[in-house]
Amino acid sequence: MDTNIASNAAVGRRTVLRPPRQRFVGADEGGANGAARALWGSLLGLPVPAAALIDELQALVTARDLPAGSLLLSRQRPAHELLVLAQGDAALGFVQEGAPFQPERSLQGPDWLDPASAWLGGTPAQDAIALSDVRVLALPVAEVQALLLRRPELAAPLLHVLAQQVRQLTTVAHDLMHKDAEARFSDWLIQRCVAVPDAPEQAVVTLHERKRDIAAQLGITPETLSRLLRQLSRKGLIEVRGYTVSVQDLSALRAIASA
Amino acid sequence: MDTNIASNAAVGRRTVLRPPRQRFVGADEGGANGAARALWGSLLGLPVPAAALIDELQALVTARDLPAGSLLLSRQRPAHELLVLAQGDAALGFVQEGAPFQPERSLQGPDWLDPASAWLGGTPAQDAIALSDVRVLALPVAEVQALLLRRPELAAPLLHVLAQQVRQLTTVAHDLMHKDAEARFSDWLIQRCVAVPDAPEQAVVTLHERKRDIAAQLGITPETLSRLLRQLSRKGLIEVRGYTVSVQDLSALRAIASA
DNA sequence: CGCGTGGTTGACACGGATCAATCGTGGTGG
DNA sequence: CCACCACGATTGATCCGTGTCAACCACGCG
Repeated sequence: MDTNIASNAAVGRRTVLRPPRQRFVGADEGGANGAARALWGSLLGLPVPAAALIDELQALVTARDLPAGSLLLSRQRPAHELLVLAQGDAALGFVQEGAPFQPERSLQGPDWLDPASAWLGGTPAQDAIALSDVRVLALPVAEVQALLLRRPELAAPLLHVLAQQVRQLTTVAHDLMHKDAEARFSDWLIQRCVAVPDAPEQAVVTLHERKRDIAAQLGITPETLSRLLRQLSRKGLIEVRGYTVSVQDLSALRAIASA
Repeated sequence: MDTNIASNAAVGRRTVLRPPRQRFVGADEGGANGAARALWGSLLGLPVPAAALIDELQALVTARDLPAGSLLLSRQRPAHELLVLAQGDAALGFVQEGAPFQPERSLQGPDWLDPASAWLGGTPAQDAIALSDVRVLALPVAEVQALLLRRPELAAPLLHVLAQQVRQLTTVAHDLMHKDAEARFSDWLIQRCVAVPDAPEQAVVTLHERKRDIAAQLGITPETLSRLLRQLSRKGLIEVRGYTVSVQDLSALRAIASA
């Protein structure tokens, strides 16, 4: 075989690879309230809410630390609370009888975990499981609604969060209808590019998840993803070394993505 | 040829067909305030808002009557207002240079027209055109936000509307990834079934749009839709007469839809 | 050392897209 | 009133992108 894409093989000894398995979560909350403020700032977006408001939100929060693999959200169980993924990685998808777990979208770091379902009163449309050890914050909807009456300035950021979701899902649906797998994957790569200094056409992407989970997000099979990786690297657009993809020709990638 | 699916042919004389072209909008607003109340009730969902609140909303509204074909929403133009489609049909999609218009989702009757974009401050992610003559209500976001501060009880229904959008788009994306065209179309049919009295397994669906627009919503080509129609009617699940589809075996259709 | 897991590769099948031809309808102008 | 034309729908032939199935490799763990 020649230059094998298979990360595993290519690197040979001393694997520098990101392991496909769960990472560990270290404790870092010394108790700083500044951390909480930063968290909510990033969750609620632009109009950084007033400190007092954040404190009121914090008062409603129940924090839970859960091990990797935990079921965070279930279609069986009504969603009485807004959930925030404070730390760690999680995936939205479906747990089924026979199959292992069918991921459909994955989340990392501080982000909302299904900010929509709770407002609808019923059960969530998807299940969610923790990919790593996670810290989850729960806000009872009823209490948030009460808070909303006292602090109407909370409404705008919440609406903003949902609007972003809508926007995101709209483009996901659009792409699924009109773009082929290569274009969707190129798009996906571009989204998580980290720029390389002094090389505008290059960038690096580190895959944080198993490739099969990435494939699931893109709506393709792991086999197809593997072929895409090989295909793009044959064209010289990327170089693959295990769980690290270095983009060589960003603008060509962009051209494919918008095809 | 035998029993031709082609509505056009099948009916022969005296076409009872729904024309694929635009309908007309009759004036019916005598000025009754009850109408406005009903409109907002259906737009804002369950927690029927207080009358006073509706009046305040109404005060912000600018109503516009526009002819079929109007561009209601453009990616070029920033969304400063929340738009409501009070009457008529419209489609969300994309206007492009060469192509005519690429519909992606269609709306009827009283419904929100892109309730998300306005909250994001930028430009909408899609264009929208009027399929029939329409009446559009515009609410300046800035003013709604101000109203939101005075009347915090408005927040819950607005959040509810967006959450529903999220829910809907989530299942659209899911279906595009995991269901084939036949299942998606069966699903679509079931969604708009009108029950037939004394026949639990039957129902009627009237197509209000051109078949090619239905195909676009489903993410398939008109050719494929045509084949699906024929295919399902050969199986005896439906009967097609022009723009009227009568469902013969609802539960079988459901089985296909959830495949 | 053997086994389980995740990834890669090849052969093959199939669902839909694409291309092209035909038909029915409704509108238009002579 | 009829010939003509544009448009939408339908149908058939063919092509291409992906899924499926199966074999194999590489690594990590007990």
